[in-house]
Amino acid sequence: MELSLFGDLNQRNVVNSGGYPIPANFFDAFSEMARQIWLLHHLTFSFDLEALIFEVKKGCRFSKVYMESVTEDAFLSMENPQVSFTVVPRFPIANFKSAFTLEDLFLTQGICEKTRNSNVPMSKAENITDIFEISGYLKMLQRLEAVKTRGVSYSNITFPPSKHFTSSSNVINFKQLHAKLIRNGDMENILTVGKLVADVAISNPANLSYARLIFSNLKYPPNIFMWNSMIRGYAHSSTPKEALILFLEMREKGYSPNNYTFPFLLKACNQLMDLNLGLGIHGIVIKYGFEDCDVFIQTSLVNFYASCGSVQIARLLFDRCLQRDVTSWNALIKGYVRSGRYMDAIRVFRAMQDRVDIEVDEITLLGVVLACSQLGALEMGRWVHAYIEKSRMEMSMNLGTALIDLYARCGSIDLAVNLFKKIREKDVRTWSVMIGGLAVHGLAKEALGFLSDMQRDGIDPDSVTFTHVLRACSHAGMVAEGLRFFDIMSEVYNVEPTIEHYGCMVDLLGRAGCLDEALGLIKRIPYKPDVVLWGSLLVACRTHKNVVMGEMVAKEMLKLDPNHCGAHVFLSNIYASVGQWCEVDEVRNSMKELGIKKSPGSSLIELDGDVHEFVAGDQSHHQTNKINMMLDEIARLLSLEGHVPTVKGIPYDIDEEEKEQALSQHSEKLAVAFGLINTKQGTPLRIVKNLRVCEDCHSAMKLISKVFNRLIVIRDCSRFHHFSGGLCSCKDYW
DNA sequence: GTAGGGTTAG
Repeated sequence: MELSLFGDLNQRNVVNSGGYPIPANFFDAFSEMARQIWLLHHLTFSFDLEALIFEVKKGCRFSKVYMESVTEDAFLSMENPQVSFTVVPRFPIANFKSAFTLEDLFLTQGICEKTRNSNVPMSKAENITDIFEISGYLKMLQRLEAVKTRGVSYSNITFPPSKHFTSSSNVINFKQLHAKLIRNGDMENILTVGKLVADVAISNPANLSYARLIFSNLKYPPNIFMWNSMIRGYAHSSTPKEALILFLEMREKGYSPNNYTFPFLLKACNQLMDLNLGLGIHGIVIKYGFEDCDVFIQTSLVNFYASCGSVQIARLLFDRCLQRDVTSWNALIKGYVRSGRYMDAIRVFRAMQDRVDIEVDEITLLGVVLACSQLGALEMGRWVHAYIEKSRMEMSMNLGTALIDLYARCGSIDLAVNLFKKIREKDVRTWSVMIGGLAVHGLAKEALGFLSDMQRDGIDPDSVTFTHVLRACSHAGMVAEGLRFFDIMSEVYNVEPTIEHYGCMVDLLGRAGCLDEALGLIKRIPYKPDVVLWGSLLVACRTHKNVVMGEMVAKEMLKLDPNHCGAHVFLSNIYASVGQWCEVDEVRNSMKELGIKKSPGSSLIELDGDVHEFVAGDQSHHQTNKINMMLDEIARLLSLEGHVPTVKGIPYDIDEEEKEQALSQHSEKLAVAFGLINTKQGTPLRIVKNLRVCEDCHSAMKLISKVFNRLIVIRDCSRFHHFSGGLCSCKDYW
């Protein structure tokens, strides 16, 4: 696309490409708000030559400079040369070339030397805003107004209360204080008032409007401290967008942000999960030269990108940081965890330990524990536990809770219970994690026992606790108990059922075969049923082979999400299980047309501190030959035990032998074979699987546990199965 | 005078 030279502000593309192509859809990637911020800060600025050189000398780096196309001769013959150009700061977007300075540009155009020789005095410019002259300023104001009144559609997001609002100070107290200041004439003292605004703004989101009232009715202009305080208040409130609007107002009034402003702004972008907005803020950070010198801002950026799912950018920035402290490392570790890159999180942790200047702290370990629990890496988790004890670090309630969760998620419920008993201080989360752990292990009676203990300790169950309690009932087939808890949670404990609780109930009824009741419940709930909720019923339809209802449910799901892979696969599986191969073909063809691929089954197994991943049919592991031999051996021994592969769920109209072949390559079987080869006789095998265990693998695992005399623990996406001596802890109810 | 990283379900 041909871009105009100095475009009208109303046009989307205001820049000339100066030799480097700007992607035509560049501005499409921006949300409206980001665009406002971006435009406000990156428009065509008129610099005089002094200012230009000033910027260059300050080391300001730009990724692009777009100059008015005057010829060199014309430029040099001007009496008072004015260069109009647009700057785009260094910016981590793939299409952008790496940074270069104005000096580079001038050198390439052969005028740098000449301007240097002209001895232009470096005088007037005090700061960047002094020398910027934003053209089209009034138009910008109009556009800002439009954004403010139109609003951006964040209203449906709810935000948890922030940890920053620890004080529950009643607004009345602040009003009294305010009145006192007025009476004593202290409102003239900008420092005192600043403190008041800051305190009120951060005390409680509910007090923000009062803080704003003080802030807006001052007899003198607020200082940057007050602006920051207000922005901080909004950044941590349920309306973080206000922080950015306030920032725009601040800029309109001619204030420059300082180093304190940016962490608050990035916090707001983080809350809004708006990548484009943060990109805009990042641009401003660079413009003000903070990117390379402020560790707080750098960490805020790392954290922001990581939270918004751009962990690669976070890593890029992290690697480029001049200063890194424990918080920066923690932000990166958490970023990897949030993005599901657990092994990377652990790699970063290991690299961190090699650093003599960085000391691991509780938050680091929390991140690592989280990664381990997702990976099912029990040994690594135990190592963290030992590390805490060895380093005499205090086992805080948070860390204890995370570790209990880890043990439970890694299949070691005994270790979880032991640790739970040792921890003195417990809150509702500690209890909930314990109850949840017992629930997924199918230990419903024990879970309910802990629920009573918890109440005896004076702690009331919350919404999450009840999710676990209902799930415990569901896994154990305790329908009556589940229904009872569902009733009393709102009646007695004032916990209103959420869609998750309804999901548990659908699951509970569905598993128990009460499909009509489950469907009835879905029709009665006060929420719009979502894909997850229908999904629970769909699983039940498959288990109980109700083709008619299953078909209806899958179609409902596809109405909500036409690309829902699970619904397609279940539909195909349902047809396959009753031999309706034409319908199977139809579903598979429509999947092909829509470009949907079934996510492959994947199993993880930890060996000597390393996690090995196996994908169904995977032949890429370096021990593949040995694994295949072991699989043959398993098949031989199992057939001696009378095992006949259950091929019903296989969604292909292929011959029986091929079906058996497909089954034998399920990821958990590969992982078990690998485990059997590489561990000593009697060592338990712990496997984490991303999907549900299929019927054939389930019965095979029972027999493998018997024939090889091993405890096999498999965590699938819904619960644990402990296979031992030919039986499974789920009692075949899953 | 102000700042960055934090635990439970789905």
